[in-house]
Amino acid sequence: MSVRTRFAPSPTGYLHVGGARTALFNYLFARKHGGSFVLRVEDTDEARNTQEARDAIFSGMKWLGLEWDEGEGKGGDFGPYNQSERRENYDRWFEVLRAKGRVYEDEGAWRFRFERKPVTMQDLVCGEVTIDYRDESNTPDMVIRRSDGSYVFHFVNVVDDLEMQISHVIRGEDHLMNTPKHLQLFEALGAPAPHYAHIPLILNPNGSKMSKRDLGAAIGDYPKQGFIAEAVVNFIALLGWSPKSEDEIFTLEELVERFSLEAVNRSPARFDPEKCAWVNQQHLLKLAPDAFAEAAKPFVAQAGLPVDGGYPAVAALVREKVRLLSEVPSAIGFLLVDAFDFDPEAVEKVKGNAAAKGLLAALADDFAGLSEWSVDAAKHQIGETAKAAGAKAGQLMFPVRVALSGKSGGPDLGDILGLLGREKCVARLKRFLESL
RNA sequence: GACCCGUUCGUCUAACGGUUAGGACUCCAGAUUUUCAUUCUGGCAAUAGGGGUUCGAUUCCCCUACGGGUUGCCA
Repeated sequence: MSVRTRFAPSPTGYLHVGGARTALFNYLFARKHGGSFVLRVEDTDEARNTQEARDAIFSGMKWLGLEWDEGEGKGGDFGPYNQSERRENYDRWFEVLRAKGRVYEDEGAWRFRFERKPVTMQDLVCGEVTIDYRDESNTPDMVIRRSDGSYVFHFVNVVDDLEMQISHVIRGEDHLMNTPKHLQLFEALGAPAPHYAHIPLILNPNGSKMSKRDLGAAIGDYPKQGFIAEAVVNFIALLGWSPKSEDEIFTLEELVERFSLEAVNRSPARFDPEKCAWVNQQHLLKLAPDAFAEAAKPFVAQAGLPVDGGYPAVAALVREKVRLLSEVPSAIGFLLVDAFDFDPEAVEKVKGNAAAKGLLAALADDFAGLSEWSVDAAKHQIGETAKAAGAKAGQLMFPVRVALSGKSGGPDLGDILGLLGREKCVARLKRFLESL
């Protein structure tokens, strides 16, 4: 029996980080075992479905690189892949239940009659779990067909998993208590049930349930915030799953190779934006300079900075210095245009150095008087100017950095001197001195 | 309330029943970088509490506490 997994979101909101991780684990498991990954849209709640939400799901999954084998835009032998188009399947299986006497009408709706017995499931993550259906107050017969003739989630979900020959259902732990219901349905339908694996939920940093509006909740926000897809995939994989080694940075392919349901945790994990940013930095470090410049381009352009000509080389200077692509514009803006802001904190640090002003003034003159301008000559001059005043080069380098860039961090000072050239360096040193 | 799942540094996590309880993020301190970042070294920091079982429990069992989930003609 071949492995077939599915991600079955309902298009009623944005693609959520929890949903993305569910999709990821289904994807990893299918790829790992050479199986198929199905994308099925559970759009049975007409009142809440939106096209916008459908698009967010598709674009979010594509951005993450979670390519599906069957479903929207791919076709497949088990379609249609929208539940709204599968009505006849549900009617047909509903008749099976009716013929078996397993449903009864209740105020126009139809309820499924549970067998009153303990139901045990073998969950691939949670282990053996038993729910006692002899306790009717806790497990009332469930409505599977509404009075308006439409079918509810439990029923359509089971019918589709059955018809689509899904072998493994990997879903959030919020579905754990639903599983015995689904098991009963499979049994009544006379079909074998798939294997189930319930993965722990993702919580906010403070431990509360992560919902739509929370920080980091919507996958669509990640690219805007400067994250790259491989980093997000890497980070959410680490939430509730362990590679069982001390490695942490993985590509999607490496995750496929290493993934196993046995290594999935049972306890919920909190989302840590700090570590997510660090993982992003690690993936940024793996990018080639040109690829990094290209990835950061939209952010730089959006900041109103020129991205033609020398931009790629300038961007590459800060590849090792940012955690998020969104930090690039402020890191290199001073190299692309002459107008830039000064970081008050950095300026204060310079002001706190009593000797800085005199050193900078001397350096401006010495730069201007240099017979020949080059990066090496300029760097050498910084040392000479400092030495002449009885200071170390290090004491002067920070003030120079602030004078030229407006802040304490950024590209290598030598790179800055070279790119700016003598004229701009002198002008900026003087302008900075006047502002002190 | 009832039912179900869970509980190792602040966070993510590792540890055939035998480890000085390991790693990572954050933070702090050093080294390297004549600057910034990277990198490296070191430091702070955990088995929720109580009972068992065992020669020995983070690990197995029970109770309590706490957290989460479910309890819909939502999915």
